[in-house]
Amino acid sequence: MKEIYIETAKEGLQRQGYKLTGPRLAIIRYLAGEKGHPDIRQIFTRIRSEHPGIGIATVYRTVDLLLELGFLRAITIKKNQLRYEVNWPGDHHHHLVCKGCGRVIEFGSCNFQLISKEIEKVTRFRIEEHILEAYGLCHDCLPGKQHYSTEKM
Amino acid sequence: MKEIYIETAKEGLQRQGYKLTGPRLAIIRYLAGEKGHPDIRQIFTRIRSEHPGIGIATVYRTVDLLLELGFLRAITIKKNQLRYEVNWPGDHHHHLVCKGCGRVIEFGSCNFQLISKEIEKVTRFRIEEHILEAYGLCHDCLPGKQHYSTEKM
DNA sequence: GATGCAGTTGATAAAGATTATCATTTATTA
DNA sequence: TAATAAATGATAATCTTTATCAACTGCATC
Repeated sequence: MKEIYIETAKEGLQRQGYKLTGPRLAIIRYLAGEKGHPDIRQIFTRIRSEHPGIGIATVYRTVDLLLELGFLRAITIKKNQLRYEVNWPGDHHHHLVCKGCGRVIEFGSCNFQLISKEIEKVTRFRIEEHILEAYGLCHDCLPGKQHYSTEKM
Repeated sequence: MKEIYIETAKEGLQRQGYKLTGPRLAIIRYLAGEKGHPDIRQIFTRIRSEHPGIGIATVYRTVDLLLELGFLRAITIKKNQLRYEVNWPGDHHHHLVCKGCGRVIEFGSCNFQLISKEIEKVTRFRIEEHILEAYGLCHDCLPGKQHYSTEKM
């Protein structure tokens, strides 16, 4: 799975005329193995540990490129802080974000397609993708259990 | 409707021990009459035209406060740019964002409650709110009509 | 394998956005 | 009206993101 993603991304870049450079490959490989939802800074820090000398600007540029080509998805967990995740082919999921501890839980069920056709008809809009994020409290942070993290939403 | 919102927000602030200051009232009144989805800078500029001397820091502080008290909602239209809208009581809608011109269309239909109970049961998460945003092309920007705006997403 | 070139990179400056600080002002209560 | 804590505006400080540009590199061609 991970290897397929890496190969697909490499082919995608080349097919669109982008070069397969060291920094780009390092970023793709790192992301393919990342299960969480890192932000730019985390990506930068992790890459630099194995690829010293990489510049933050390159991380910004590459992430933007991967977003554009559809190999990454951006989600908003905390305000003013985008986080990224691999856009595995065929995968479709959304996020539960805990307001207490900041934990992110993925869930796959989504019934949006039941109404998207109707919305398209009424609004004459062509929907290409959607993002659904739910906010609340995870089991550990529900009242009664006082396990709130200090991380502020 | 607009007046009710203003009064409700005023009461809300006072009930929670916050003072009803000139800048706060000006921001609340402006937002109550705003139909779009302004960002911080737009709010600041508009307020300053009728309330010269207001500081940008106060706008940040007040918007954060109104968000916290539930009188505002934040949405992500362009990456790294939050926009705000009044959280009218009882209103529940989502957004279609056109990748061509940036236009935002609101739609009310949302069938998320059909599955949210199931998600809560499986994940033991208590869902308090959710955000759904769909991206695509509005009728004017569909291929064939070349009316793309220069504003980049 | 060497060469040429456009695309890419890293460093860093510049621009923008957000937050922190603090003296002054103001809403509210008594 | 006076006392008080909260709020404000100015601005410094901090972060984040983008722009610039000389140096470098992947890749196509020979």
